[in-house]
Amino acid sequence: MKYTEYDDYIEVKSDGDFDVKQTLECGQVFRYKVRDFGYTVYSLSHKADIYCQNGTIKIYTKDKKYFIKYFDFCTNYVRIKSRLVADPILKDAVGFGSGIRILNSDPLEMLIEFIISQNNNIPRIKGIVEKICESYGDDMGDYYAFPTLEQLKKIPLDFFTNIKCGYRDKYLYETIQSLGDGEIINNIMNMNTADARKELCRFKGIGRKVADCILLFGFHRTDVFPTDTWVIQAYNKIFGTNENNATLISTKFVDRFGDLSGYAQQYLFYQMRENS
DNA sequence: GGCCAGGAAAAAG
DNA sequence: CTTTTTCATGGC
Repeated sequence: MKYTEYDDYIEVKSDGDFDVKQTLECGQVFRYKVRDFGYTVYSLSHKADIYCQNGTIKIYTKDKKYFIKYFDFCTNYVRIKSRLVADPILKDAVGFGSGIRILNSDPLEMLIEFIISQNNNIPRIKGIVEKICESYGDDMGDYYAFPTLEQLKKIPLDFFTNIKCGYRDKYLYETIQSLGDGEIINNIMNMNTADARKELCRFKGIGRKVADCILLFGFHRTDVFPTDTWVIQAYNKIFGTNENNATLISTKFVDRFGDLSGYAQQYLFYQMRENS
């Protein structure tokens, strides 16, 4: 794909390696809206309106640099896909989700949102995140930013209870209060993936699966394979097994795909979900 | 009414 | 150490 920066938008010509619907609706982001012209996506305090019409994509935003990084335009997905498509168990999935890109979302935002995601459904997750932004994020005019760490730390437990977070209310409150001044997240950036996962799992409400989602989507670690119910289904379908140990399945997939695990996971996950 | 939703914590075996 | 149960909430 190639992109050109204009005054107030970025024009993208995809080589089949950027599909906005696939990228936003494959479960890696919760703050976006479907529009008649395409999509609006929010990340931290930034916003982009994405116009999609027959192959050409225009991204209108005040933060072009931010979204060029956000949409991972500097990574060559044609090369990644050519390596993954050679694996017979991924051939169909790569073809099906060939326009998926893994976003560079903010680590703190992902940490909060994926705690909310556990045993929950996407419409509810989106609603809860929106309420948090409306009440504690900066007013950006026609939308609200995701709260900063300072703002998050001011949220009382009652708020999470009242917006119907369910039993996750305590996880959110306790984890936010234990985040310090952000030095923990900065330290995680410099750790190897195994240590980073251990550190994330020390927070209340973060287990292996949520940690791997945060690592992949927030820290862009592609040597993880988040394994949820959909991935378990995909695994058993591929190998004709009846395995239900998520950790075992995750480990096997990482052994198979190595540094491309995160990409492989997104292709498999998206295909499994869309075709069920 | 039971089941499920991108699971994790706590209890039990 | 491994397996099972519990945990809010809402949509179906």
